[in-house]
Formats: sequence, C-alpha cells, structure tokens
Amino acid sequence: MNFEKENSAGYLVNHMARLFAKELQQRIAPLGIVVGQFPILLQLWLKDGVTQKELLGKIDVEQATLANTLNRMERDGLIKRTKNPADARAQMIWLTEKATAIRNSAYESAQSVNAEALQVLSETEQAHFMDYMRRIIGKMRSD
Amino acid sequence: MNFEKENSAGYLVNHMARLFAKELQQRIAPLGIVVGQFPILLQLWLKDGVTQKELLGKIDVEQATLANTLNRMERDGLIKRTKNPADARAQMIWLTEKATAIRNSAYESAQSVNAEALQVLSETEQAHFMDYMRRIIGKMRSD
DNA sequence: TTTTTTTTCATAGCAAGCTATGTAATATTG
DNA sequence: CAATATTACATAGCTTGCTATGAAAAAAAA
Repeated sequence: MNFEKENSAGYLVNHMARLFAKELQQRIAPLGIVVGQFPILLQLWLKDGVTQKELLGKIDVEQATLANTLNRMERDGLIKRTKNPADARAQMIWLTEKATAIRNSAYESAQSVNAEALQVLSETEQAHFMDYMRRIIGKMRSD
Repeated sequence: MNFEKENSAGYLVNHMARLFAKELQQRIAPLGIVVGQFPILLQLWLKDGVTQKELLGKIDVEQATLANTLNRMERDGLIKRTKNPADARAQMIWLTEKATAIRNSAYESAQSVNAEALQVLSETEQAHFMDYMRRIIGKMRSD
C-alpha cells in the first residue's frame, strides 16, 4: 500500500493554507498586524462595541484562541476593552484609531493575495473552487 | 467597501485546513501520533535511514520546524538517530518498530478523512478540486 | 434566600508553524 | 596550510491554534 502526499486532499489543503498565511503575513506586516488578528479585525470593522461572546459567534476559532488573540491585540494597541454595565463578566471590545485607520489597506492586501493565488484558475474554475470549499467546510463542521 | 470572509479564498482555505487537521488528529490519536508528525512519517515509511537534509527536501516545512518535530518524535519513541560516519554534522534518521507498526492504520485514517471530507463532491469535482489545489500551490511556491 | 447551575472569560500547557540566529563540521580559496 | 565560506542542524523566541480547567458573575432552582 502506498500513500502519495500529492494525492492527499488533507496534505494539499494544509500546504495551501500555510502558503496563503505566509503571503498575507508579509503584506500586512507593514500595517502592524498579523494573520491571526485578521478575522477578528474583519468582524470588528463591521461592528465593534461587542462582547467576546458575540465576536466568538462570528469567528471560527475556539474561545481560548480568541481570548489569547484579543490579549495580543490589546497589547498591540488595536483594541480597547470597557466594562459592560449590564454584565460584569462580559466586556465591550472596541477598535482603536490605529485599527480603523488600516482597514482599507488591509482589505486590499487580502484581496490581492486571493486574486493572485487564484490567478491560475479561470473565472469559472475560481467560482467552482470557492463553492467546493464552502461545501467541504459545511460538511466538516456539521459532523 | 466591504469584505465578506465567506468570499475570501484565504479565509476558507485556512478554515478548511483546521477542520482537516482536527479530524485527522482525532483519528490518529489512538495510534500515538499527532498531525505534524504525519508528513514526516509518510516520507520515512517510504525510506528511512536518511539525513535531516534529505528529509527536508521532501517535506514542505522550514528546517527549524522539521528539527523541532523530529525532537518530539524521538521523545515519543517514533524515530531514532544514529551518527553519519561520512559527515559528523549530519545524522541518519530511522523509524522505530512502534512507527513502522502503525503505518497501515495511519494510512487508513488519512484516507478516510480525505474520502469523507470530499464526499460532498462528485468524482469529477473531486478531481478538479485536487487539480486546482496543485495549481494554486505550484503558483504560490514559485513566487 | 441560599444553593446549584450556567455563563463569560481567563489561564495553563501543548503542538506546529515561522523567522532569525548560533555552532560545529566540512569545503573552498588564497 | 591557514583563513574563509558554506553546510547541517540546533536553539531562541514568537504566533496561532487546540483541549482542559479555573474563577467570578449571573441565572435558576430549591
């Protein structure tokens, strides 16, 4: 029995993910942010002043991962946290000026990584590729 | 300007990779191995008694990552290292009995993860999906 | 009201990945 | 041969992710 990594979906998926992350990392480094902060920023750019719980519902990582990343974001001056008057356990998470200022540049970085990576596929293929990923993710999260 | 993560290839790729890893992790845990060791084992099952350099050439991680993972594999009794008589800097890496014994079970675990994940795609779609990933990876490694 | 359960977040501890840098052995060059 | 460069691997230090567990506040139940 043999097992060729180039024929293993899991292997390719993992490799591809690291290449995407590495590329994005390089492009956003000048903005003073890192890849793990990206999904959180995306959500906070849509709406801040939310609790960690609310954020967690929008982001596909575990609670502990989010908590740790938020700590680093606070350390890096990207977010601030205020008390929630309605619930002493929860806090409200707010973007700083620094974080709001880089929004468009960050969007552009991500868009350009995506566009360049998918450049090897035709428009139709790109659409299929995205569709396949959404279906696979949908399946895997559910079981 | 808006940015929907569900429309971002990079986001989906990252999410999918974590789902694959999590799934594989669960299935190989009983074998006494973890996901990061998997690619290295795959290669060593093909051919052991190699130097770290040789291994590195077959595996898509950085040298430091490989060195660290090899240390944990040695700690976990999966590999042993012997001196290379021809070059005192290099060592030869050998699988232990424990590692060779789990080979087929490990293959099966990975195959089943792949098969179940891709189950949501038709045979043709699966082939296209793999092809797309190989093309994207090929593009991204080269620049 | 007191007790118990649940909720919200934090922390500990680990793996896996990266970049940057160190170290000893080998190869090359002057 | 001596000096220098390169090679093979290790180590330091960080981020991102996970599971498991703890702690305090809030909610529910007794």
